[in-house]
Amino acid sequence: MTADRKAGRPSLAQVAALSGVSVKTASRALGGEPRVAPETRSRVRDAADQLGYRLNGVARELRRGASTSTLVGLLIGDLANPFYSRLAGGLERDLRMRGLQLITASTDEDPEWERRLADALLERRVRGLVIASTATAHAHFAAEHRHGIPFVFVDRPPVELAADTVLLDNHHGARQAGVHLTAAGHRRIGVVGDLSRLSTHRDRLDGFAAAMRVAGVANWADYLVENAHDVAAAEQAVLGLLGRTAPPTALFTMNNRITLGALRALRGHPAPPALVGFDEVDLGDVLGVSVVAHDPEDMGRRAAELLLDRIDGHRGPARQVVIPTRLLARGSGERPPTPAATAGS
Amino acid sequence: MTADRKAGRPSLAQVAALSGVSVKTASRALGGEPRVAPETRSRVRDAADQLGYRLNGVARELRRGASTSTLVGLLIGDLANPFYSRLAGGLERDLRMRGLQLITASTDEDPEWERRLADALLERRVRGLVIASTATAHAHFAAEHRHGIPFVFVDRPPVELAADTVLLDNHHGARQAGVHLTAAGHRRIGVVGDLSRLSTHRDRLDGFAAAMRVAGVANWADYLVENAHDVAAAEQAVLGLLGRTAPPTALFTMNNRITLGALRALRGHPAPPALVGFDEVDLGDVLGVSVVAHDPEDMGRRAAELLLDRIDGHRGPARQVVIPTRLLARGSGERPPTPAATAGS
DNA sequence: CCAACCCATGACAACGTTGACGCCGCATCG
DNA sequence: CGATGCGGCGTCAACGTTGTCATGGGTTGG
Repeated sequence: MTADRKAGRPSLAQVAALSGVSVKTASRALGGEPRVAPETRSRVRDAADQLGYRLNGVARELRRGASTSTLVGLLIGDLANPFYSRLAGGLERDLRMRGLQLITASTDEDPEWERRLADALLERRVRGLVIASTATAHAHFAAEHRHGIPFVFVDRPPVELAADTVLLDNHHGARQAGVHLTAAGHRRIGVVGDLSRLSTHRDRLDGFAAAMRVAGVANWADYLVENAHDVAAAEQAVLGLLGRTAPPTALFTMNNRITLGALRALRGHPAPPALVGFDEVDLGDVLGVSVVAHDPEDMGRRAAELLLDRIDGHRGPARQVVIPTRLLARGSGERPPTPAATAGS
Repeated sequence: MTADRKAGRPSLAQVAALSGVSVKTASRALGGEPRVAPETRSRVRDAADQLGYRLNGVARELRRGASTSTLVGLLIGDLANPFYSRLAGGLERDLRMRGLQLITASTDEDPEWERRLADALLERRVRGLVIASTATAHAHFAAEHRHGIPFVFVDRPPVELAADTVLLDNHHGARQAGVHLTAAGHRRIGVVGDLSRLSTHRDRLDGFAAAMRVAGVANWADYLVENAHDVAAAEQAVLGLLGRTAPPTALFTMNNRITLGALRALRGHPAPPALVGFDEVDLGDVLGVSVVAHDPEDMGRRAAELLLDRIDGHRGPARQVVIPTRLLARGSGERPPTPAATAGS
């Protein structure tokens, strides 16, 4: 009966026509502006309801200029990684208090897709962008950044761009892990890491290397496996290490997914090696997994702080926030070297 | 030196002026249209680079009409819940293959915030919307839906709206859990559930009740605790159940967060009750946790399928897909009732 | 040598909204 | 009683882009 099917979404002009007022009055009535007669306002509202009208935010945004957007973008490697989702949670809560809405997109650690996502969000004129970037250069964002769009880099620093940044203390955390294990007497420590191109990986490796240097463990890199990007790869890597003639007496798993893979590999092992992981893992306390912990929510909150500050007009130079780490000894990291460890399998 | 600071983002007109061509030619050159002299094209490109120009997607979208958007929205309760993030992962992969970009926002199970997020995305004219809705009515979306915007409801069905839906087989899964536990001899089963208003909760409860009816367990609801929405609340709920004079000999934890809370509560327990959880949990296999499992990624893929079909112009009536569940017996669910269970604490 | 054609480019309008401004009529005030 | 004010409403232009149509110069072919 109603002829509104298929006609596309109705415009303000149609609402105005139906309610017998000018387009501008309809805009005023629906926009909550003051100078409208109550009777007119309700007539316009009725017409809008009848047509199923919804404001065209695209047109509004164009007319008003970019500063009215309430959307903030977050680009991360993987939604399903609890580190990122907790970071997103902390960020979101603080943005919401300011009426800003967080939209998150996953790059799958693909630099090209990351660029396309960033483009899509920037073209849509988001109010700001928070990125855990997988790319190796960010000059691409220089123009936007100069034009005043707030950028905050989290977890991984920008390259060739001076922008606000929130990082973990990767070096220190990994050094703690190394010190902890060598102090317990371990000399053969299996180290399993993520994609070698990631700055977090390199920083953690540096920190661990520093601990090895201090402890006088020269050949530690013999037990290093890199590019274990998912749980299954990590499990295989650990199984490989354990199968060696002189297997490691301890493991340092350099992120949460790798720790999960290691725990899977160690299942039912009669004399499991000691284990320290970077990042918290679910049920880590229940399972007694020693980890280098930190606070992803706080990272999100600090990122929100930097971003909101820029949105409020702060113009100073790029700032950098470092989130501390602390080692939680829960049992797995305190196991001594197995006596028979020198024997091959 | 360059006077481009603070001037806002440059427009096509400025690029055109700098390169000495008309706005339309600049548009053609940057848009990759064919009829442009190579030399002109590179001149325009240089000017764009120099100014740090980026296409204004808002204006383009307005000019071209909504059908060009490549953004699909996903609204979920909580980013940090692995069920949702895996669903998002499955959805995203299939959308990406079609060049569509998924943006995810978290409603925090707040119906009002959900509405505002949906409004923001719909006003921005996303190409489609996938919702795990926490609201109790969706007539609000009726107009958009009639105007052809594709909606897919996941995990929870729409109310007062006929739209495509992907659901879990909650009833069957919960019934399986109940049958499994009663078959092992349990008669006092602690049941811990999420917010009682959620349809998933009600469906699971119905399924469990059906199993109890068949097994002849009349007073099962005496051991029911609802509205345990986070891990801490679930832990408390389980501790409360265990502290009763006649504690349950088994637990049915109705979602993944609740299962985590229960595992925490059961830590170090000398004779833990049997446990079956709904949803998979990380390390569930390592820990030997019996669960009613399903495939969240598949849920995402099916949602993508329905959505893409609509985007491709399918106009049929609303469809409903049900994702099966299966019980994974890993140990925790097969523990028999503890003999001394009738004794109080 | 002129017609027919194509290529590169430009002028113009339109997408849907809102800010700036103007106009009319009625109430208020000196 | 005329000036002033203001409430209610309309007209117009502009945001930045792209589709349509037009134009001028060069090439091709009969």
